[in-house]
Amino acid sequence: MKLKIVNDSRRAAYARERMAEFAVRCRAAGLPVTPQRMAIIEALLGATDHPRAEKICAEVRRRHPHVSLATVHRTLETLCRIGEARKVTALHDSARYDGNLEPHHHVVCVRCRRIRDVEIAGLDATLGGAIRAPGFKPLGWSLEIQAICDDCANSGERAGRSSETGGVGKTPRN
Amino acid sequence: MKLKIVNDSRRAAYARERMAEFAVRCRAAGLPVTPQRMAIIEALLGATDHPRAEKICAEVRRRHPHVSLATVHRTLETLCRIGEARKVTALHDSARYDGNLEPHHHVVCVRCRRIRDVEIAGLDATLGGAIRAPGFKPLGWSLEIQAICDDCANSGERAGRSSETGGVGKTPRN
DNA sequence: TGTCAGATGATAATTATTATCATCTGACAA
DNA sequence: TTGTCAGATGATAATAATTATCATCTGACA
Repeated sequence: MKLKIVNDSRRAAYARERMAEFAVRCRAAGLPVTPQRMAIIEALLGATDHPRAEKICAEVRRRHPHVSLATVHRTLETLCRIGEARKVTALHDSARYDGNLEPHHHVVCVRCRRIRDVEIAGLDATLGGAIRAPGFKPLGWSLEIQAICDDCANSGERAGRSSETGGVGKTPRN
Repeated sequence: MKLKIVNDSRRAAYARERMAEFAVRCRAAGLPVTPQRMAIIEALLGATDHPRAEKICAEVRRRHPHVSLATVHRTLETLCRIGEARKVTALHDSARYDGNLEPHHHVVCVRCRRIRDVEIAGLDATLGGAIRAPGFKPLGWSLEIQAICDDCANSGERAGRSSETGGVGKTPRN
């Protein structure tokens, strides 16, 4: 198992390719193609630093000074919903704490946001031997498995959203 | 590689064991042992659902109705700092977006919170074959590698905190 | 060109978390 | 047991990120 930092030049080609057909995919998803939307996806694809909404908004405003931060938030969530972007951060919008200090990982239900501990025998040993990230000194790692729990699979009749792993939607307050 | 949901009865024994020496470890870390602190760690160890501060506060208030939510927030962060708890959620307190839809994972610097994409050849194939989580239908997974980047390792002279992987501290606004 | 679902901008509201500050209390020494 | 004090606590204000509201605007398609 070999670890490799994704390089920037390949990323630029990828961004160009994604932009080329973006408008088509928007219309296919039933979404109007607006200048704001184009500017936001362009800013996102042009960044390799996993920016937050405010950063993207600042970038977009260099050409479209009138764009609202609320629009950027809404549009980024929309992009996640149609599978044109991903949220790097977790499925929860408030901090969750764990008293279990033994090595373990997490399964998260993308619908009810429930979290369960899991152990994956062999994984930590495998990763421990494999992770050599140039430019970084690794300290640890954590694996999050996105899933649908049985309760939600059974009770959840409401039509599944196109990209539930995108991390769209609010955390239930439990 | 075998995946196993961590079961609750073993967890109860683990909690008892952790409670037994908690006060001693607090004093060893130079922290006074207060009833609030005891109640908060007890509530955390008694929960298997990775609760957020408000949930723990509600639990604690059943016995100590006067406890402030601010204290719970502060204490949970303290527990992470001395290595008695972990934050399940990511190192960032605002949503980060990624335009890269190709399968990849992330290295995060625990000091400057920079995120880089990494590819780990073989990992996804390995996991894809291994993940069978009873009670869940897996949809995907993501690996976050906590690390220190070279920039921070060199420039960062300030004494390292005892548990930097605990996710304590604020996200720089960049 | 007209229609309209959906998008946008401005702004208020909400939510989680942290800061402030006066007061209190474990821990330790006398 | 008591005195001292660093650090903890509770109450509350402040901050920050995100979402809701709503009047207006505009792509898309007929």
